[in-house]
Amino acid sequence: MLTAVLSWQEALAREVEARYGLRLPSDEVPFTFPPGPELGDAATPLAFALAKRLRRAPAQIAGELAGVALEGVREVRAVGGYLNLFVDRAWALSALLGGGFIPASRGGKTIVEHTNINPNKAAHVGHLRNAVLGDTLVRCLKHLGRRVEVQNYIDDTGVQVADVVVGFERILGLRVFDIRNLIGICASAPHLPPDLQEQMSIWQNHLNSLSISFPQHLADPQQTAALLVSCCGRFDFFCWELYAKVGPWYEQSEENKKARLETLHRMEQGGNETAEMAALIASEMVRCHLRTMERLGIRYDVLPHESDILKTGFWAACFEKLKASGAVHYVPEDSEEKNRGCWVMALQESDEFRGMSDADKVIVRSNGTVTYIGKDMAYQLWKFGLLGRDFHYRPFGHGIPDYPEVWRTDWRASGEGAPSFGAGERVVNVIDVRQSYLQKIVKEGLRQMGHPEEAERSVHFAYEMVALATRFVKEEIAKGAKFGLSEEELKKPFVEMSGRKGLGFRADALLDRLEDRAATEIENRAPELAKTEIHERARALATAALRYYMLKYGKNQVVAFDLEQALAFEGETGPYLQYAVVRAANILAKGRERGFAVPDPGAAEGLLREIPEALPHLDEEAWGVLTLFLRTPNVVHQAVESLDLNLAARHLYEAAQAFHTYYHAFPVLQEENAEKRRARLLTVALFARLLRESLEKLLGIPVPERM
RNA sequence: GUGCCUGUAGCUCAGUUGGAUAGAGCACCUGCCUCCUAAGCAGGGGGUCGUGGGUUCAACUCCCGCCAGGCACACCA
Repeated sequence: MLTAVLSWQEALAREVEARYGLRLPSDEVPFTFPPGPELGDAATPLAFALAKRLRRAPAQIAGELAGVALEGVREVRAVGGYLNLFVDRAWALSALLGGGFIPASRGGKTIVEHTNINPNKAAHVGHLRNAVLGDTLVRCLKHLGRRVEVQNYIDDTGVQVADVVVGFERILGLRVFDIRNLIGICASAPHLPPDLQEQMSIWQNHLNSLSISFPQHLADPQQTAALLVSCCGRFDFFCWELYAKVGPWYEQSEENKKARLETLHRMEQGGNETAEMAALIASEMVRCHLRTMERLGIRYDVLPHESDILKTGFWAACFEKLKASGAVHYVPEDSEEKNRGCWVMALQESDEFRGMSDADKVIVRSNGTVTYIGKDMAYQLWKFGLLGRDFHYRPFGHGIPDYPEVWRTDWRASGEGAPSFGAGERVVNVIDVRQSYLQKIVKEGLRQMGHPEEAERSVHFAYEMVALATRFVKEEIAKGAKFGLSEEELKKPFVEMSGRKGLGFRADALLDRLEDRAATEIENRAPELAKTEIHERARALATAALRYYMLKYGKNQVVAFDLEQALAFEGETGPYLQYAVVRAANILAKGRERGFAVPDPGAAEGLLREIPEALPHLDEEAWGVLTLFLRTPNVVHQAVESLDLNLAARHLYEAAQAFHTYYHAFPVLQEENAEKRRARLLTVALFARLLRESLEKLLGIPVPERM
């Protein structure tokens, strides 16, 4: 009722002015939704606000205002000072089905950046929260008619990639050729039997045929097979394990420590095997991440690569702007200041940074290299089309079946038919709250470079991190895992994840667990089902469980990841919402079997045609379910404005809950009165359509036919 | 030290322009599957909304103080 509420606010503001001579901005007419359907479909406590200014009782004012005529409202009732609005139901439903409550879109493109996983290890549950929040925001924005571009930033030049390169090159002694083989082996991973011994022998056979290419540590097929078994034959899992070994390896000697810098330098120089290896690892890792996110229905438009930001001259252009605007200044090498030899941004004059002990931020190091924050400013300028340059683009070449091509940036020349990206009107960066300080600096940079409007339209979508519930970590330790945690750390309620320590729950491992559990449940209910069908349904359940789990918490709440809670399918979970739709669909299917005239939830016209005849016979409780959907556009709008996406998730949960209750109290097919039955069938069909559509379009939760 | 965030039922959490009786899930107890799938429903126990002030017709919600916890404040990203 987004547009409807706007018109009601205006009408009420006019009414107040005409009746009392009070000028009231229409957006100050408060609107709420009543706790129960007997109190109407929408309500305003406007009379309370007027009571003081008019020096009269709210109930009296409400009684006078109740005579106002409002579009689509069949009755305005004054109750205890409130004005309760009862809508014309046919009008409301047809507006809802026809998208009539969504305001006309206003041009500009919103760029949403999310996921941004360092391409050196497998994605973990923390990355899932980021991606689910980002993707849900994208879906909600699109639902409201906004143009959206999804960017997934790839930092392919940083130390994190260098570390895993060190692992491959120095610890395992592999060359590019070997890594290509390893990737090949993983890609052609056989469908693994559950038995570990069998798995081992399969991997060993694989490796034997290739072992000549594994010169040192991996030459022992026994050891390598064991590692591959523990990694499920996944390249990103392999890197996860390897990355955790690099930290301790650096600690072993000064020489080892030097390997990191040497590797970084060789990567930056390019044109050598180390750089080639880094690029290979990064691109394969991105492929792994795309695959992981695809399991959840999360996709991207473009993958901007950090290496291209440098090679395309973005940074050089940004640096010029920074210098020209005076946003950065050089600290002479012979000065006494601590940042001597650096280009720094002064922040102490800005309100946002008041009270900081040292408000200067180094942008260019004394050795002439640019910091991450500098590159991020260049990237941000480009997103707003303020850099005067663009990337080139080519297909990423992910090779994932049934998945449209994703574009990646390039610094040389664009591929054929390459679209262009960037130049958005609004930018939302989905990054966890620990980066708030840096995001603030990026925003301040825009302002100081003379782009205050863009700075205002640059939004950091900050959310709290995902940590691991200590209870869960202790269980893992009991099973033999070693994370090097102190007693002190294990006394706290949660433990922060750390890729460096290998401490975290991998996204694909969680999805596997969810799918296994779902498959078991499905098989218990329908043992005759084909394996492929079971798998398909299990996948939908796993997606729902995970997406809802990541969405149900407020963004400022630390999610202490707990496997038991994440694996739940009962209560307030994704499958509960799916089940409501499946139930509704079942009633309709059974109804069709019994020869009743059943409206098709997929066909809006049919539903609309049914409305005038069936609506008068609707039970009030049925309307109580349907009226919740009238609020959806308002809830989504609010969720997007405040970036509290849990509002949307919980709203749909309430709708599902209302239907489950209705389902038990009102038999549909057993109802003997034909008119009532018809009205109930319509209720069920409308519900099935509205919840299915909302789950898929807003939350990215697919609904299986049966479960 | 400075800034941001959090504190609501045994546990995990909702409660959003201040408004109708402080809710949900889990756990626990009692019922409901010859009846449209029990991944469900109905009912029960369980609350000084961290704490002390203030503003207001009205405060979990806004303001100030205090207590407890988390995060951030690099020439790392």
